[in-house]
Amino acid sequence: MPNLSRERVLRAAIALADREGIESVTMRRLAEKLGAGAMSLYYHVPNKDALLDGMVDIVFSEIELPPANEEWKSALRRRAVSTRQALTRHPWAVGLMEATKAPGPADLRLHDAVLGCLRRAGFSVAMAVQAYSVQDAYIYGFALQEKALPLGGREGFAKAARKRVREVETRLQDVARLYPNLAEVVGGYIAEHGYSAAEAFEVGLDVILDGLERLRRE
Amino acid sequence: MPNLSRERVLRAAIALADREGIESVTMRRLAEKLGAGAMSLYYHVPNKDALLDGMVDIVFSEIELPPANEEWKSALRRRAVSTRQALTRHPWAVGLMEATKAPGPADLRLHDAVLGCLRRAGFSVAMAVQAYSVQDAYIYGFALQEKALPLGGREGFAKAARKRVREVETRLQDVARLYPNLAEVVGGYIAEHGYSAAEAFEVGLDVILDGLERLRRE
DNA sequence: ATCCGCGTTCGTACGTTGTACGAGAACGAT
DNA sequence: ATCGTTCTCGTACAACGTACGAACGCGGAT
Repeated sequence: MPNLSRERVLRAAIALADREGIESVTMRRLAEKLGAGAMSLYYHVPNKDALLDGMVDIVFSEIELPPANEEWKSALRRRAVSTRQALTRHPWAVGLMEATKAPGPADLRLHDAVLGCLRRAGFSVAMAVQAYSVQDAYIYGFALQEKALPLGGREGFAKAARKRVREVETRLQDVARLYPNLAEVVGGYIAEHGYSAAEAFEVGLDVILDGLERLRRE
Repeated sequence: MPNLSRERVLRAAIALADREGIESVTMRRLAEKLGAGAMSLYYHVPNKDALLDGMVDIVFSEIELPPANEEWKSALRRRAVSTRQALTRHPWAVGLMEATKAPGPADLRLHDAVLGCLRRAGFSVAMAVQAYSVQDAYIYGFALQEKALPLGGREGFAKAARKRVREVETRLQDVARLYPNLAEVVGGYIAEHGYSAAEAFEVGLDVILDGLERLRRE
Protein backbone atom coordinates (compact mmCIF):
# COMPACT_ATOMS: atom_id res chain seq x y z
CA MET A 1 0.00 0.00 0.00
CA PRO A 2 1.44 3.37 -0.96
CA ASN A 3 2.29 5.78 1.81
CA LEU A 4 0.71 8.80 0.18
CA SER A 5 -2.60 9.33 -1.59
CA ARG A 6 -4.63 12.24 -2.85
CA GLU A 7 -6.85 11.86 0.18
CA ARG A 8 -3.99 11.89 2.68
CA VAL A 9 -2.31 14.81 0.99
CA LEU A 10 -5.46 16.92 0.98
CA ARG A 11 -6.29 16.10 4.60
CA ALA A 12 -2.79 16.98 5.72
CA ALA A 13 -2.92 20.23 3.77
CA ILE A 14 -6.20 21.18 5.46
CA ALA A 15 -4.85 20.33 8.89
CA LEU A 16 -1.77 22.42 8.22
CA ALA A 17 -3.80 25.37 6.91
CA ASP A 18 -6.12 25.20 9.92
CA ARG A 19 -3.28 25.12 12.39
CA GLU A 20 -0.71 27.46 10.88
CA GLY A 21 -2.51 29.42 8.20
CA ILE A 22 -2.80 28.97 4.46
CA GLU A 23 0.46 30.79 3.77
CA SER A 24 2.43 28.02 5.45
CA VAL A 25 0.98 25.44 3.09
CA THR A 26 3.96 25.10 0.79
CA MET A 27 4.80 21.96 -1.09
CA ARG A 28 7.93 21.45 0.98
CA ARG A 29 6.34 22.01 4.38
CA LEU A 30 3.38 19.86 3.50
CA ALA A 31 5.62 17.04 2.31
CA GLU A 32 7.65 17.29 5.50
CA LYS A 33 4.50 16.88 7.61
CA LEU A 34 3.77 13.74 5.63
CA GLY A 35 7.29 12.42 6.03
CA ALA A 36 7.89 12.59 2.29
CA GLY A 37 9.91 14.50 -0.26
CA ALA A 38 8.41 17.57 -1.82
CA MET A 39 8.23 16.13 -5.30
CA SER A 40 6.35 13.07 -4.14
CA LEU A 41 3.23 15.16 -3.80
CA TYR A 42 3.13 15.73 -7.52
CA TYR A 43 2.26 12.15 -8.17
CA HIS A 44 -1.04 12.62 -6.34
CA VAL A 45 -1.86 16.19 -7.29
CA PRO A 46 -1.06 17.83 -10.63
CA ASN A 47 0.04 21.16 -9.13
CA LYS A 48 -0.50 23.50 -6.25
CA ASP A 49 -3.64 25.12 -7.62
CA ALA A 50 -5.28 21.73 -7.93
CA LEU A 51 -4.25 21.02 -4.36
CA LEU A 52 -6.00 24.17 -3.19
CA ASP A 53 -9.09 23.36 -5.26
CA GLY A 54 -9.20 19.93 -3.68
CA MET A 55 -8.96 21.41 -0.21
CA VAL A 56 -11.85 23.76 -0.95
CA ASP A 57 -14.04 20.97 -2.21
CA ILE A 58 -13.48 19.01 0.97
CA VAL A 59 -14.66 22.03 2.93
CA PHE A 60 -17.78 22.12 0.75
CA SER A 61 -18.35 18.48 1.49
CA GLU A 62 -18.50 19.30 5.21
CA ILE A 63 -21.51 21.54 4.66
CA GLU A 64 -24.88 20.10 5.56
CA LEU A 65 -27.26 19.90 2.58
CA PRO A 66 -30.67 21.51 3.08
CA PRO A 67 -32.85 18.61 4.30
CA ALA A 68 -35.25 17.77 1.48
CA ASN A 69 -38.17 16.93 3.74
CA GLU A 70 -38.06 20.17 5.71
CA GLU A 71 -39.86 23.45 5.07
CA TRP A 72 -37.72 25.58 2.77
CA LYS A 73 -36.90 28.38 5.18
CA SER A 74 -35.63 26.29 8.02
CA ALA A 75 -33.89 23.95 5.56
CA LEU A 76 -31.98 26.81 4.02
CA ARG A 77 -31.34 28.30 7.41
CA ARG A 78 -29.62 25.12 8.50
CA ARG A 79 -27.41 24.92 5.46
CA ALA A 80 -26.49 28.61 5.87
CA VAL A 81 -25.49 28.13 9.49
CA SER A 82 -23.63 24.98 8.55
CA THR A 83 -21.78 26.87 5.81
CA ARG A 84 -20.70 29.57 8.20
CA GLN A 85 -19.49 26.96 10.65
CA ALA A 86 -17.43 25.24 7.99
CA LEU A 87 -15.92 28.55 6.93
CA THR A 88 -15.11 29.42 10.53
CA ARG A 89 -13.42 26.08 11.02
CA HIS A 90 -11.40 26.70 7.85
CA PRO A 91 -11.07 30.46 7.51
CA TRP A 92 -8.59 30.17 4.65
CA ALA A 93 -11.28 28.61 2.46
CA VAL A 94 -13.15 31.87 1.79
CA GLY A 95 -10.13 33.45 0.19
CA LEU A 96 -9.50 30.37 -1.90
CA MET A 97 -12.97 30.02 -3.33
CA GLU A 98 -12.59 33.19 -5.29
CA ALA A 99 -9.58 31.72 -7.06
CA THR A 100 -11.19 28.39 -7.86
CA LYS A 101 -11.56 27.92 -11.58
CA ALA A 102 -13.73 24.82 -11.76
CA PRO A 103 -16.15 24.01 -8.90
CA GLY A 104 -15.68 20.54 -7.45
CA PRO A 105 -18.37 17.89 -7.06
CA ALA A 106 -19.27 18.77 -3.46
CA ASP A 107 -19.74 22.39 -4.52
CA LEU A 108 -22.03 21.36 -7.38
CA ARG A 109 -24.01 19.00 -5.18
CA LEU A 110 -24.63 21.74 -2.64
CA HIS A 111 -25.60 24.31 -5.28
CA ASP A 112 -27.97 21.83 -6.81
CA ALA A 113 -29.61 20.97 -3.50
CA VAL A 114 -30.17 24.62 -2.62
CA LEU A 115 -31.70 25.39 -6.00
CA GLY A 116 -33.87 22.31 -5.69
CA CYS A 117 -35.09 23.42 -2.29
CA LEU A 118 -36.07 26.81 -3.67
CA ARG A 119 -37.82 25.37 -6.72
CA ARG A 120 -39.80 22.96 -4.58
CA ALA A 121 -40.83 25.88 -2.38
CA GLY A 122 -42.47 27.49 -5.39
CA PHE A 123 -39.81 29.94 -6.50
CA SER A 124 -39.68 30.43 -10.26
CA VAL A 125 -36.34 29.69 -11.90
CA ALA A 126 -35.53 33.39 -12.11
CA MET A 127 -36.42 33.98 -8.48
CA ALA A 128 -34.56 30.89 -7.36
CA VAL A 129 -31.40 32.22 -8.98
CA GLN A 130 -31.96 35.55 -7.33
CA ALA A 131 -32.66 34.04 -3.92
CA TYR A 132 -29.64 31.85 -4.24
CA SER A 133 -27.38 34.74 -5.11
CA VAL A 134 -28.53 36.86 -2.17
CA GLN A 135 -28.02 34.11 0.36
CA ASP A 136 -24.62 33.06 -0.84
CA ALA A 137 -23.34 36.59 -1.18
CA TYR A 138 -24.35 37.19 2.41
CA ILE A 139 -22.86 33.97 3.75
CA TYR A 140 -19.50 34.30 2.02
CA GLY A 141 -19.33 38.02 2.63
CA PHE A 142 -19.98 37.49 6.30
CA ALA A 143 -17.26 34.87 6.50
CA LEU A 144 -14.92 37.23 4.70
CA GLN A 145 -15.52 39.97 7.25
CA GLU A 146 -15.26 37.56 10.13
CA LYS A 147 -11.79 36.57 9.01
CA ALA A 148 -10.55 40.12 9.45
CA LEU A 149 -12.02 40.41 12.93
CA PRO A 150 -10.55 39.50 16.32
CA LEU A 151 -11.47 36.00 17.35
CA GLY A 152 -13.05 34.55 20.42
CA GLY A 153 -16.74 35.23 20.81
CA ARG A 154 -18.48 38.10 22.51
CA GLU A 155 -15.97 38.83 25.24
CA GLY A 156 -13.04 38.51 22.86
CA PHE A 157 -14.45 41.35 20.82
CA ALA A 158 -14.95 43.51 23.87
CA LYS A 159 -11.32 42.94 24.88
CA ALA A 160 -10.07 43.75 21.41
CA ALA A 161 -12.18 46.90 21.27
CA ARG A 162 -10.82 48.13 24.60
CA LYS A 163 -7.30 47.39 23.46
CA ARG A 164 -7.95 49.31 20.27
CA VAL A 165 -9.15 52.29 22.28
CA ARG A 166 -6.02 52.16 24.40
CA GLU A 167 -3.85 52.10 21.29
CA VAL A 168 -5.21 55.37 19.99
CA GLU A 169 -5.58 56.89 23.45
CA THR A 170 -3.10 59.72 22.98
CA ARG A 171 -4.84 60.96 19.83
CA LEU A 172 -8.28 59.95 21.04
CA GLN A 173 -9.92 63.31 20.62
CA ASP A 174 -8.60 63.47 17.06
CA VAL A 175 -10.00 60.06 16.27
CA ALA A 176 -13.32 60.92 17.87
CA ARG A 177 -13.51 64.09 15.80
CA LEU A 178 -12.62 62.35 12.53
CA TYR A 179 -14.73 59.25 13.07
CA PRO A 180 -17.35 60.05 15.70
CA ASN A 181 -19.69 57.20 14.85
CA LEU A 182 -16.92 54.67 14.72
CA ALA A 183 -15.74 55.90 18.09
CA GLU A 184 -19.22 55.54 19.51
CA VAL A 185 -19.54 52.00 18.24
CA VAL A 186 -16.09 50.62 18.96
CA GLY A 187 -15.13 52.67 21.99
CA GLY A 188 -18.60 52.73 23.49
CA TYR A 189 -20.87 49.92 22.53
CA ILE A 190 -18.56 47.07 21.58
CA ALA A 191 -15.99 47.71 24.29
CA GLU A 192 -18.82 47.31 26.77
CA HIS A 193 -21.21 44.74 25.30
CA GLY A 194 -18.90 42.83 22.97
CA TYR A 195 -20.06 41.36 19.70
CA SER A 196 -21.05 37.85 18.78
CA ALA A 197 -20.47 37.02 15.15
CA ALA A 198 -22.60 33.90 15.40
CA GLU A 199 -25.61 35.85 16.66
CA ALA A 200 -25.15 38.70 14.22
CA PHE A 201 -24.98 36.18 11.42
CA GLU A 202 -28.29 34.61 12.34
CA VAL A 203 -30.08 37.91 12.76
CA GLY A 204 -28.94 39.03 9.33
CA LEU A 205 -29.81 35.65 7.89
CA ASP A 206 -33.37 35.94 9.12
CA VAL A 207 -33.69 39.40 7.65
CA ILE A 208 -32.74 37.91 4.32
CA LEU A 209 -34.86 34.79 4.51
CA ASP A 210 -37.93 36.80 5.52
CA GLY A 211 -37.25 39.14 2.64
CA LEU A 212 -37.07 36.21 0.25
CA GLU A 213 -40.34 34.87 1.53
CA ARG A 214 -42.00 38.17 0.71
CA LEU A 215 -40.40 38.04 -2.74
CA ARG A 216 -41.87 34.61 -3.27
CA ARG A 217 -45.40 35.57 -2.26
CA GLU A 218 -45.69 38.29 -4.88
CA MET B 1 11.41 66.69 -8.63
CA PRO B 2 11.79 62.98 -7.98
CA ASN B 3 10.55 60.59 -10.64
CA LEU B 4 8.72 58.26 -8.28
CA SER B 5 6.36 58.89 -5.39
CA ARG B 6 4.04 56.86 -3.22
CA GLU B 7 1.14 58.20 -5.24
CA ARG B 8 2.63 57.27 -8.61
CA VAL B 9 3.66 53.83 -7.40
CA LEU B 10 0.19 53.04 -6.06
CA ARG B 11 -1.56 54.33 -9.18
CA ALA B 12 0.70 52.29 -11.42
CA ALA B 13 0.13 49.21 -9.28
CA ILE B 14 -3.64 49.63 -9.57
CA ALA B 15 -3.45 50.12 -13.32
CA LEU B 16 -1.32 47.02 -13.64
CA ALA B 17 -3.64 44.95 -11.45
CA ASP B 18 -6.67 46.13 -13.40
CA ARG B 19 -5.14 45.30 -16.74
CA GLU B 20 -3.22 42.09 -16.08
CA GLY B 21 -4.47 40.78 -12.77
CA ILE B 22 -3.17 41.08 -9.24
CA GLU B 23 -0.79 38.16 -9.63
CA SER B 24 1.27 40.11 -12.13
CA VAL B 25 1.83 42.89 -9.63
CA THR B 26 5.36 41.97 -8.62
CA MET B 27 7.93 44.47 -7.47
CA ARG B 28 10.02 43.89 -10.56
CA ARG B 29 7.19 44.17 -13.08
CA LEU B 30 5.76 47.20 -11.37
CA ALA B 31 9.12 48.93 -11.35
CA GLU B 32 9.58 48.13 -15.01
CA LYS B 33 6.26 49.79 -15.85
CA LEU B 34 7.51 52.88 -14.02
CA GLY B 35 10.85 52.82 -15.80
CA ALA B 36 12.68 52.21 -12.54
CA GLY B 37 14.68 49.54 -10.78
CA ALA B 38 12.86 47.14 -8.49
CA MET B 39 14.55 48.36 -5.33
CA SER B 40 13.61 51.97 -6.00
CA LEU B 41 10.05 51.18 -4.98
CA TYR B 42 11.16 50.49 -1.44
CA TYR B 43 11.98 54.10 -0.84
CA HIS B 44 8.31 54.99 -1.27
CA VAL B 45 6.64 51.93 0.21
CA PRO B 46 7.96 49.90 3.15
CA ASN B 47 7.14 46.49 1.65
CA LYS B 48 4.75 44.69 -0.64
CA ASP B 49 2.00 44.25 1.94
CA ALA B 50 1.93 47.97 2.54
CA LEU B 51 1.74 48.48 -1.20
CA LEU B 52 -1.33 46.24 -1.37
CA ASP B 53 -2.91 48.00 1.61
CA GLY B 54 -2.36 51.32 -0.10
CA MET B 55 -3.98 50.07 -3.29
CA VAL B 56 -7.02 48.88 -1.36
CA ASP B 57 -7.43 52.20 0.39
CA ILE B 58 -7.42 54.03 -2.92
CA VAL B 59 -10.25 51.76 -4.07
CA PHE B 60 -12.15 52.67 -0.91
CA SER B 61 -11.59 56.32 -1.67
CA GLU B 62 -13.38 55.86 -5.01
CA ILE B 63 -16.57 54.84 -3.23
CA GLU B 64 -19.28 57.46 -2.93
CA LEU B 65 -20.15 58.30 0.67
CA PRO B 66 -23.84 58.08 1.60
CA PRO B 67 -25.11 61.65 1.05
CA ALA B 68 -25.83 63.11 4.48
CA ASN B 69 -28.87 65.10 3.38
CA GLU B 70 -30.65 62.18 1.77
CA GLU B 71 -33.15 59.75 3.25
CA TRP B 72 -31.25 56.85 4.76
CA LYS B 73 -32.42 54.12 2.44
CA SER B 74 -31.62 55.78 -0.83
CA ALA B 75 -28.38 57.16 0.65
CA LEU B 76 -27.21 53.69 1.59
CA ARG B 77 -28.44 52.31 -1.68
CA ARG B 78 -26.23 54.74 -3.55
CA ARG B 79 -23.15 53.88 -1.56
CA ALA B 80 -23.84 50.16 -2.00
CA VAL B 81 -24.14 50.49 -5.76
CA SER B 82 -21.06 52.67 -5.79
CA THR B 83 -19.16 50.06 -3.79
CA ARG B 84 -20.06 47.31 -6.19
CA GLN B 85 -19.00 49.46 -9.10
CA ALA B 86 -15.62 50.13 -7.52
CA LEU B 87 -15.15 46.44 -6.83
CA THR B 88 -16.09 45.56 -10.40
CA ARG B 89 -13.61 48.10 -11.72
CA HIS B 90 -10.95 46.57 -9.45
CA PRO B 91 -11.90 42.92 -8.97
CA TRP B 92 -8.62 42.10 -7.22
CA ALA B 93 -9.56 44.39 -4.34
CA VAL B 94 -12.09 42.00 -2.79
CA GLY B 95 -9.49 39.33 -2.26
CA LEU B 96 -7.06 41.83 -0.81
CA MET B 97 -9.38 43.34 1.76
CA GLU B 98 -9.47 40.13 3.68
CA ALA B 99 -5.72 40.26 4.10
CA THR B 100 -5.60 43.91 5.17
CA LYS B 101 -4.35 44.23 8.71
CA ALA B 102 -5.01 47.89 9.41
CA PRO B 103 -7.84 49.68 7.59
CA GLY B 104 -6.74 52.85 5.81
CA PRO B 105 -8.25 56.33 6.23
CA ALA B 106 -10.66 56.04 3.29
CA ASP B 107 -11.97 52.79 4.72
CA LEU B 108 -12.52 54.37 8.13
CA ARG B 109 -14.20 57.42 6.63
CA LEU B 110 -16.65 55.28 4.71
CA HIS B 111 -17.43 53.05 7.69
CA ASP B 112 -18.00 56.11 9.81
CA ALA B 113 -20.32 57.73 7.28
CA VAL B 114 -22.44 54.60 6.93
CA LEU B 115 -22.79 54.21 10.68
CA GLY B 116 -23.66 57.89 10.97
CA CYS B 117 -26.34 57.53 8.34
CA LEU B 118 -27.91 54.63 10.23
CA ARG B 119 -27.76 56.38 13.58
CA ARG B 120 -29.38 59.50 12.15
CA ALA B 121 -32.14 57.34 10.72
CA GLY B 122 -32.99 56.21 14.21
CA PHE B 123 -31.20 52.89 14.45
CA SER B 124 -29.89 52.11 17.92
CA VAL B 125 -26.16 51.47 18.16
CA ALA B 126 -26.72 47.72 18.32
CA MET B 127 -29.04 47.76 15.33
CA ALA B 128 -26.74 50.02 13.38
CA VAL B 129 -23.91 47.54 13.83
CA GLN B 130 -26.20 44.76 12.75
CA ALA B 131 -27.51 46.66 9.74
CA TYR B 132 -24.00 47.57 8.76
CA SER B 133 -22.80 44.01 8.96
CA VAL B 134 -25.62 42.66 6.80
CA GLN B 135 -25.11 45.21 4.07
CA ASP B 136 -21.38 44.87 3.86
CA ALA B 137 -21.44 41.10 3.96
CA TYR B 138 -23.85 41.16 1.04
CA ILE B 139 -21.88 43.71 -0.96
CA TYR B 140 -18.49 42.06 -0.57
CA GLY B 141 -19.91 38.59 -0.93
CA PHE B 142 -21.62 39.57 -4.14
CA ALA B 143 -18.42 41.04 -5.50
CA LEU B 144 -16.62 37.87 -4.51
CA GLN B 145 -19.05 35.71 -6.46
CA GLU B 146 -19.01 38.07 -9.40
CA LYS B 147 -15.27 37.66 -9.70
CA ALA B 148 -15.64 33.95 -10.32
CA LEU B 149 -18.29 34.44 -12.99
CA PRO B 150 -17.92 34.99 -16.73
CA LEU B 151 -17.79 38.66 -17.59
CA GLY B 152 -19.74 40.78 -20.01
CA GLY B 153 -23.30 41.53 -18.94
CA ARG B 154 -26.47 39.64 -19.67
CA GLU B 155 -25.56 38.25 -23.09
CA GLY B 156 -22.08 37.29 -21.96
CA PHE B 157 -23.58 35.02 -19.36
CA ALA B 158 -25.90 33.44 -21.87
CA LYS B 159 -22.95 32.73 -24.16
CA ALA B 160 -20.92 31.27 -21.33
CA ALA B 161 -23.82 29.10 -20.23
CA ARG B 162 -24.32 27.71 -23.73
CA LYS B 163 -20.62 27.04 -24.01
CA ARG B 164 -20.71 25.24 -20.69
CA VAL B 165 -23.55 23.07 -21.90
CA ARG B 166 -21.60 22.20 -25.02
CA GLU B 167 -18.58 21.24 -22.93
CA VAL B 168 -20.47 18.60 -21.01
CA GLU B 169 -22.58 17.57 -23.97
CA THR B 170 -21.33 14.02 -24.24
CA ARG B 171 -22.10 13.26 -20.61
CA LEU B 172 -25.14 15.53 -20.55
CA GLN B 173 -27.60 12.98 -19.31
CA ASP B 174 -25.22 12.10 -16.49
CA VAL B 175 -24.90 15.73 -15.47
CA ALA B 176 -28.64 16.25 -15.67
CA ARG B 177 -29.18 13.21 -13.46
CA LEU B 178 -26.59 14.27 -10.89
CA TYR B 179 -27.48 17.95 -10.82
CA PRO B 180 -30.99 18.35 -12.24
CA ASN B 181 -31.65 21.80 -10.80
CA LEU B 182 -28.31 23.14 -11.89
CA ALA B 183 -28.98 21.79 -15.36
CA GLU B 184 -32.35 23.50 -15.41
CA VAL B 185 -30.88 26.82 -14.36
CA VAL B 186 -27.68 26.89 -16.39
CA GLY B 187 -28.73 24.85 -19.42
CA GLY B 188 -32.26 26.17 -19.53
CA TYR B 189 -32.83 29.54 -18.01
CA ILE B 190 -29.46 31.27 -18.16
CA ALA B 191 -28.50 29.94 -21.58
CA GLU B 192 -31.69 31.52 -22.87
CA HIS B 193 -32.24 34.66 -20.81
CA GLY B 194 -28.73 35.42 -19.64
CA TYR B 195 -27.99 36.97 -16.28
CA SER B 196 -27.23 40.52 -15.31
CA ALA B 197 -25.10 40.83 -12.21
CA ALA B 198 -25.91 44.51 -11.89
CA GLU B 199 -29.65 43.87 -11.84
CA ALA B 200 -29.39 40.88 -9.52
CA PHE B 201 -27.32 42.96 -7.15
CA GLU B 202 -29.92 45.70 -6.92
CA VAL B 203 -32.81 43.31 -6.43
CA GLY B 204 -30.98 41.61 -3.57
CA LEU B 205 -29.97 44.95 -2.16
CA ASP B 206 -33.58 46.07 -1.97
CA VAL B 207 -34.58 42.86 -0.26
CA ILE B 208 -31.99 43.65 2.39
CA LEU B 209 -32.75 47.34 2.77
CA ASP B 210 -36.48 46.66 3.08
CA GLY B 211 -35.69 44.04 5.69
CA LEU B 212 -33.60 46.53 7.63
CA GLU B 213 -36.40 49.05 7.52
CA ARG B 214 -38.72 46.53 9.15
CA LEU B 215 -36.02 45.82 11.74
CA ARG B 216 -35.84 49.53 12.54
CA ARG B 217 -39.59 49.98 12.95
CA GLU B 218 -39.84 47.40 15.71
C1' DA C 1 35.67 75.67 -6.81
C1' DT C 2 35.01 72.50 -3.12
C1' DC C 3 32.66 70.07 0.08
C1' DC C 4 28.84 68.36 2.66
C1' DG C 5 24.47 66.27 3.58
C1' DC C 6 20.19 64.63 2.14
C1' DG C 7 16.75 62.74 -0.75
C1' DT C 8 16.42 59.30 -4.20
C1' DT C 9 17.82 55.41 -7.13
C1' DC C 10 19.47 50.86 -7.97
C1' DG C 11 22.91 46.44 -8.54
C1' DT C 12 23.95 42.48 -6.21
C1' DA C 13 22.88 38.73 -3.50
C1' DC C 14 20.24 35.52 -0.43
C1' DG C 15 16.59 32.69 0.96
C1' DT C 16 12.15 30.71 -0.38
C1' DT C 17 8.80 29.27 -3.57
C1' DG C 18 6.57 26.11 -7.49
C1' DT C 19 7.79 22.58 -10.42
C1' DA C 20 10.28 20.19 -14.91
C1' DC C 21 13.03 16.33 -15.51
C1' DG C 22 14.62 11.99 -15.05
C1' DA C 23 16.59 8.51 -12.08
C1' DG C 24 15.49 5.02 -9.15
C1' DA C 25 12.81 1.90 -5.62
C1' DA C 26 9.11 -1.41 -4.71
C1' DC C 27 6.46 -5.15 -6.15
C1' DG C 28 3.08 -8.34 -8.42
C1' DA C 29 2.91 -11.12 -12.64
C1' DT C 30 5.19 -14.06 -15.69
C1' DA D 1 15.26 -13.62 -12.82
C1' DT D 2 12.87 -10.25 -15.68
C1' DC D 3 9.57 -6.88 -16.92
C1' DG D 4 5.95 -3.20 -16.45
C1' DT D 5 3.55 -0.38 -13.38
C1' DT D 6 3.14 2.34 -9.55
C1' DC D 7 5.19 5.31 -6.60
C1' DT D 8 9.08 8.25 -4.54
C1' DC D 9 12.47 11.75 -4.62
C1' DG D 10 17.23 14.59 -5.57
C1' DT D 11 18.71 18.07 -8.35
C1' DA D 12 18.13 22.23 -10.71
C1' DC D 13 16.00 26.49 -12.42
C1' DA D 14 13.30 30.63 -12.82
C1' DA D 15 10.78 34.01 -10.33
C1' DC D 16 9.73 36.10 -6.12
C1' DG D 17 10.37 39.61 -1.85
C1' DT D 18 13.80 42.22 0.07
C1' DA D 19 18.45 43.29 3.13
C1' DC D 20 22.44 45.81 2.33
C1' DG D 21 25.15 49.28 0.89
C1' DA D 22 26.96 51.92 -2.90
C1' DA D 23 26.12 55.67 -5.95
C1' DC D 24 23.71 59.54 -7.92
C1' DG D 25 21.98 64.61 -8.19
C1' DC D 26 21.72 68.87 -6.14
C1' DG D 27 21.07 73.09 -3.06
C1' DG D 28 23.58 75.52 0.32
C1' DA D 29 27.70 76.52 3.23
C1' DT D 30 32.52 77.30 3.13
